Amino acid sequence: MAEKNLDRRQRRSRRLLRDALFALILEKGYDAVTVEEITRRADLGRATFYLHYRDKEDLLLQCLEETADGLAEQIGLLQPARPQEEDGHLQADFSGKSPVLLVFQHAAQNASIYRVILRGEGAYKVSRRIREIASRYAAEFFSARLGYGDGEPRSTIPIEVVANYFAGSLLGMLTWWLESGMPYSPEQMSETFRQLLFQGLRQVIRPEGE
Amino acid sequence: MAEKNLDRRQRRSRRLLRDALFALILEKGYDAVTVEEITRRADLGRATFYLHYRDKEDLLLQCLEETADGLAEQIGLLQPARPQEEDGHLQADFSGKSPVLLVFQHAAQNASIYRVILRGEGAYKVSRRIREIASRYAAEFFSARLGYGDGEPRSTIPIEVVANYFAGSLLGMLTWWLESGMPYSPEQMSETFRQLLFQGLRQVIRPEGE
DNA sequence: ATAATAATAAACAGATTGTTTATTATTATA
DNA sequence: TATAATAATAAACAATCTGTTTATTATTAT
Repeated sequence: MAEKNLDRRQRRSRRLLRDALFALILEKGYDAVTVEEITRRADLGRATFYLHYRDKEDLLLQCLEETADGLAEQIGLLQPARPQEEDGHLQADFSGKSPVLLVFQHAAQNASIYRVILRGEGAYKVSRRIREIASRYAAEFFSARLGYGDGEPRSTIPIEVVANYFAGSLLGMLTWWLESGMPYSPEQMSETFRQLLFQGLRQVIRPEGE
Repeated sequence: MAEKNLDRRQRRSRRLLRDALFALILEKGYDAVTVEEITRRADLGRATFYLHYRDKEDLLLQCLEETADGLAEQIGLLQPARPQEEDGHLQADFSGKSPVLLVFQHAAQNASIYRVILRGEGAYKVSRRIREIASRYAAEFFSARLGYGDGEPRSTIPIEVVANYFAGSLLGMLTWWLESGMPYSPEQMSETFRQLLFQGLRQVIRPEGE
């Protein structure tokens, strides 16, 4: 947002800086990357960096926010393709795809930034922020769909707990998947995750037949 | 381990450095802490720090390893109180307590280091290491108890996926719990986590009666 | 008592940061 | 196309932090 109002030179500089940072983090790890290196790789003056970002962390955080917005848009939480709900609930447009599947697909499409962020190689503020984002979305989602919304709640488990359980398990599986070189398709990952989440370990591991 | 063989001066120095680091991280965040500050707070010469640790991260990583060993011992994975199994399985001694409960209790007892580590305020290597430790234990645990061990596996889901699902959700709930000021007892957290993990969201949120 | 060794202060070169200054190059727009 | 606005730039800077080394003092184990 407000990205388009920038001078062409500014857009160019930001893009170059972002690309340089990602490449360098994947090459040598977040901590080892210096501002000097970023600008050298981007072929920009070092002073230019400070015209746009406060520091390395600031740059990475802004990339994270953009990525999170992009994902939210995909899922339909921000700009639903169809007109909104009428029953007061947050009613996302899933176009037949499960939101979890969309997450894995988005991760596959943006694997490089997902790797950088989920690895935890970003600064600690980045890791913290991504957990915040994930559990906030989860809380919105569950509150609208799993009986937390209106009448008497159908569970005694606080929604925050459920949201953090969800966010942790999803991020855990995403991280493993990306670090292992994405050995399964997004569809497979999504289906497995949904089984574990909704049916629980007992049903999934030991089918009732046994 | 091998901690007792140290000169008394060395033990004292390490303890002071560790305490100073924790206090400073909780006060101003990992990144802002310098070696100079740590030694000033510990009332030691700066050179002494480098006699014991390579850098700030090294110190924190060693604390993490000690804490993880302590937890593993509690759970009985490392030094089971009772003689080992006879059926070939890794047979931990649970003394009637669920391992998950022991985790939450250990976290409550060592809240300060757990906060520092789980917050992700530690260096990225720390975050990564703790996920590795958690999923390795989970994999061992599940492989011995949930039908992954000997005969034909009872599930098509790879154990690595289950382990990372487990580690992510447990760390997610732990992190939230600590950051929220531990609003529930370890027993409550443990019970809730086990319900979500084994019975799944569907059973837990919508009891079959409805 | 004494030999071993841990802690120490001081000094060091090197890296990095974030800012400022004066100048050049590019852009948007009339 | 002319021009006013402004982005990019190189250079220099003080400040901070790092990791190492040196020679000396203090504490420990035995």
